[in-house]
Parts: sequence; C-alpha cells; structure tokens
Amino acid sequence: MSPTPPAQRSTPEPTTLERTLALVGDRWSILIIRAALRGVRRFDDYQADLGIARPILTRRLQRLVEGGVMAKEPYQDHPPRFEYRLTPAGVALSPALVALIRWGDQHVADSPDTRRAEIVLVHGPCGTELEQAFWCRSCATTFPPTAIRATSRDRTDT
Amino acid sequence: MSPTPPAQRSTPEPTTLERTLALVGDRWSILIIRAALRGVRRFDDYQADLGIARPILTRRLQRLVEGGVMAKEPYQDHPPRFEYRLTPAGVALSPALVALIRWGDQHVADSPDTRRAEIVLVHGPCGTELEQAFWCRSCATTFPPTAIRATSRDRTDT
DNA sequence: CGAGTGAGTTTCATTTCAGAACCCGGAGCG
DNA sequence: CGCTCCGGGTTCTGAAATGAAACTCACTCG
Repeated sequence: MSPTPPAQRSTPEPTTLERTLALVGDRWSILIIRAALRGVRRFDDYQADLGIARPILTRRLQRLVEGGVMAKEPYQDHPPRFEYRLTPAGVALSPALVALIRWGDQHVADSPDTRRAEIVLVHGPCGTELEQAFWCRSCATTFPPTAIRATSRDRTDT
Repeated sequence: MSPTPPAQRSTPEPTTLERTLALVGDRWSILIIRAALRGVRRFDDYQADLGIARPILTRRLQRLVEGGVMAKEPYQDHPPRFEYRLTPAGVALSPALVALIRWGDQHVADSPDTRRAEIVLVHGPCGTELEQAFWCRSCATTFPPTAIRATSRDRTDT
C-alpha cells in the first residue's frame, strides 16, 4: 500500500530526530530539563530532586551544555560554583515536554494518585492548564492529530 | 526566587513523565513510532528502516505493545505473521514527535543537508507543514512557550 | 526436496548505567 | 592551624542494556 520509498536509512545519515534523541533521548535528560523549568539550578539540587546518580548527572549536564540546551554559569567566585540553567533552545523544548507530560497523563496514568504531585504547565496570564494543538498557518486553524499526514521533504516540494 | 517546593522526589513515586519516559524514553522507541506513522508495519521492515538490532527491536516492540502504544495483529494465519501498528494512544504521541522533530530542525540541524530526507508532518487537507501551539481553553488563544508557567497540581488548586 | 522468507531467539563482546566511595577547594570553628 | 563540613564533582566496580552475527522455526514456492 504505502510505497515505502527506497528510504536510504541504515546509512550513517542521522536525521534531526535521531540527533535530537541522541541528545535528550535518554531517561534522564528530559527529567533534568523539567527540573530546570521548575527552577532547579544547582548540581546537588538536581541530584536530590531527581534521585539520579552523580556521575550520570555530570555527564548528562555536560552533554546538555554541549548540545546548547543548558548553560553552565558561575554564580560565585571565591569557591567557584556553577549553576545549570536552560538556554533559550532548552526552553524551546517545552512543547515536547508538554506533549509528553500530557500524553502520559492521558495514557499511562493508570491511577489518578500517580498524578498527585505532578507538575503541570499553565498559561501564565490566566493559570489555565494549557493544551496543545496543531496549527495550520494556511488554514488558520487548529486540528487534531488525525488530520496529520506524513510526507517527505526530499526537496520535491521546495 | 522560585520557592522550589519541598518536592518529595527521590521517593519511589514515579510521575507520569517518568513512566512515559520509561516506555518511550530511549533512543529507539520514538524512531519506531515515527516509522509506524510513516506506514511501516512489519518486523523486518522496521529493522531495515531503522537499522536497529533485532533483539532490541523485539524488546522495544514488546514494550510498546505492553504499554498500549502499539498493537500486534496477525495479518495472515497459515504461516502466522504479525504486524505492529500504532494504537490510538500511539497516534496520540504524534504531538510529542512533532515537537521533537521541530525542535531538532531548529536547534540541532547544523547543516541544511541534514534535513534533506527528513519526514515532515503536514496538515492533511492542505499539505501545509504544521506548526504547534499552546492553546488556552479559557482565553481561546494560542500563546508561545514564554507564556508558560509551571505549577504543582499538588491538589492545592483543585 | 531444497531454497527462501518472516519473525524471532541465542550467544557473546562492547557500551552504558547505577551506586558507593573517594577527592578537592574553600569556609567555619575552636 | 588543624579538623570537619559542604558543594561539586571524579574514580572505581558490578549490573544492565546494546549491537552484530548466527541460529531456529514454520511455512511457502518452485
């Protein structure tokens, strides 16, 4: 049915999705970013907040810094101390965070108790829990996932 | 600044995000789902398309099936053969997929060449590349990530 | 009957992960 | 001035996940 085009995958040509996942596609990075969105800044706070092992936290933070998602900035000099904050690119990941959180709320939260201490993201001005929508610029309308169609950008539609 | 509430994390009380990541938060599951959205159905097709090792593909598919993201359905009996398709819950992950793809396009695609064969998701009816927006039901408006505020659902704002 | 195919499973080396313990530069203190 | 504490890591070791390749199995085709 679907032609399943030649698809020269399995070649060492990582798509942006693959690169994105190589950066944040592990079980901790997303949680670190969520913690950062919540206001966590310092190494030990991440460690205590997430329950992550220190060596992994070190590596994850390094990778996120290298990937431009977080920035390591000194907040005092005498004993040199640093804090890890999200860059604008890191903040720009929030749609993905939100999508995952909302999906989880709707599909893996088998008991409402699980959601007890969940952090929710709300529309700042009014405090309403936000929803996410697909927006079509041409049609100036929102639409559900069922109206999505996948296509290849293979420069056939420049 | 932010009070950084007591945050009884590090207790064995996984949030929905953690559970979601335990299900799809590895480097392959998301790619499998993308392939499925593209129309891939069968084991060997996933394997060839993704270049994933077979044992891992087996486990990933099993986990996704257990997690309700995909369904394993026979498509012929005589030699019993199965296909793996997304469930509605799996399709509901597309907002997260889209968010990650779009973030990658904007933040990790250091060369436009990388985006060459990228799959894009478009609005079915008109074919325009979709955008994603946060939607506030109360205000009936879309808004950017900067207008997001994080808050705890800790039943203080029921 | 022998080759081929789809869908795995098994085996084994490599990589990554998690955890505990250790290190280091100041700060507080007696 | 020596001792201990704290934030912020690094170094080790053992457990788990990953990847590649080969093997299995059931069935179909020629």
